[in-house]
Amino acid sequence: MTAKPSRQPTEDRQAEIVLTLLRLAAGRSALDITTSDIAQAMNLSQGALFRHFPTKEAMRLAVVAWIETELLQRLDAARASASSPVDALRAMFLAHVDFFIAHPGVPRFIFGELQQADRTPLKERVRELMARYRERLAAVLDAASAAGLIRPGTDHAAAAALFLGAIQGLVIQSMVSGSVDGMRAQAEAVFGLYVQGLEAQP
Amino acid sequence: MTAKPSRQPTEDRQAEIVLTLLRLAAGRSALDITTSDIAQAMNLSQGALFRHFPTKEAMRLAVVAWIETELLQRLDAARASASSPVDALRAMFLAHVDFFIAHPGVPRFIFGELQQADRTPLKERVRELMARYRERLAAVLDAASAAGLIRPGTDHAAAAALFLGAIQGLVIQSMVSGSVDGMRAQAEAVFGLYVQGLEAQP
DNA sequence: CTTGCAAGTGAGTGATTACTTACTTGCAAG
DNA sequence: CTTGCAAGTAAGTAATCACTCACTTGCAAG
Repeated sequence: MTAKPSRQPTEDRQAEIVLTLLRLAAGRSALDITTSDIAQAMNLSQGALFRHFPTKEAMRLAVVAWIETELLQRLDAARASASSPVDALRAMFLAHVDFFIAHPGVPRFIFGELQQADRTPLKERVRELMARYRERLAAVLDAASAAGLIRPGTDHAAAAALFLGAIQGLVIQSMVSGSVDGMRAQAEAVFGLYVQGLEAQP
Repeated sequence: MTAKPSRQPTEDRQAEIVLTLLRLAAGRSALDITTSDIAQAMNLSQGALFRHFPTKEAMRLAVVAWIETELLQRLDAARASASSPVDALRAMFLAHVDFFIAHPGVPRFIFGELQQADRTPLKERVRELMARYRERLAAVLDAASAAGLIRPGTDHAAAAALFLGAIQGLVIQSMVSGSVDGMRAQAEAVFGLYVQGLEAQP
């Protein structure tokens, strides 16, 4: 299963470290993962990691960058493929859920960073990610409003908050139950309920 | 500000440790809080803590027990004071939000425990708490259904999930922004949107 | 008074962790 | 070939943490 050809360029090792960290984060809290854990999972000595990242924080920063790129790309693709703003909301919702079903370490990692107290650069980065997410939601909600698809007078900030909350609720539920079984089906039901409160009456 | 009369019975110290731990958890991740931090916040030597709890895990377990008692009590009081099932949902929602506005350490603490991987007794305890919460939600939703107040065919599991998600979304938003300002106002807006998707049409 | 014990102190202790360093090894260009 | 350097190793190191232990102190009952 193992038997990597050893000796690999820094660029490849950096990517490998990011994916390994994320994979391990699916199982336990990201902050509890030691550099020894990562090295062991890569069949590498612990010291070797520091040839590719100066500190452990730099590794976590690279993980956030990876998540940001991947998630926003999926959201944009989902929106682009939709035929109406309300359809775009559904596509983005399910794309997000599918993303963390495919990478269960992602939400655990993000939550771990958010719990950090201070203004660490890492938390700042997560804050940026969420801000961009909200921008995209606001754009779709505005478009839906303009098309008369959602009730007039709807509070867009509340609609965005409930959208994110619905996803976070599903994530937390999977963390409590320890499994993602049935998650996608429930995601569809929850989104249906969400959009019911949003849509204009026929 | 300090100057406690030293020498206090174990029972009082246990309660003090729980509240101190919770107070410190408002600022940083609960798992990062050391026994030295707690002792210092209590004007006590670190070793003294272990006269009152055998391990740090026992302290955290006591915190969960405190949260469970307080939260469920508030939920039950909120429900009892409401005049209809839908009103009960609103009262429970706002009671929960008010609870963590009053004790910002609570959600941080719970999230921290949930992130733990294994079947630790602590995580099991949190799971129980959430199960009891869901029981109460299910009871109110059933009552609302029986009274014809919510749309026929509504998925109760999804409704409960979205209810919890709405709250968790507000919590996470406050963790991102680092403040609870405007939280209650937004809680009312979010609940309004939630209940709009739920209520039967006139 | 005294005396017994719960409560507190402060100096350990071993385990763990991120990071360093002195040294080795493979590989590709000259 | 050789030679220079990026990539890897293994054994540190200082810091931190939960927990222990030998000892002290205040307090309340007899």
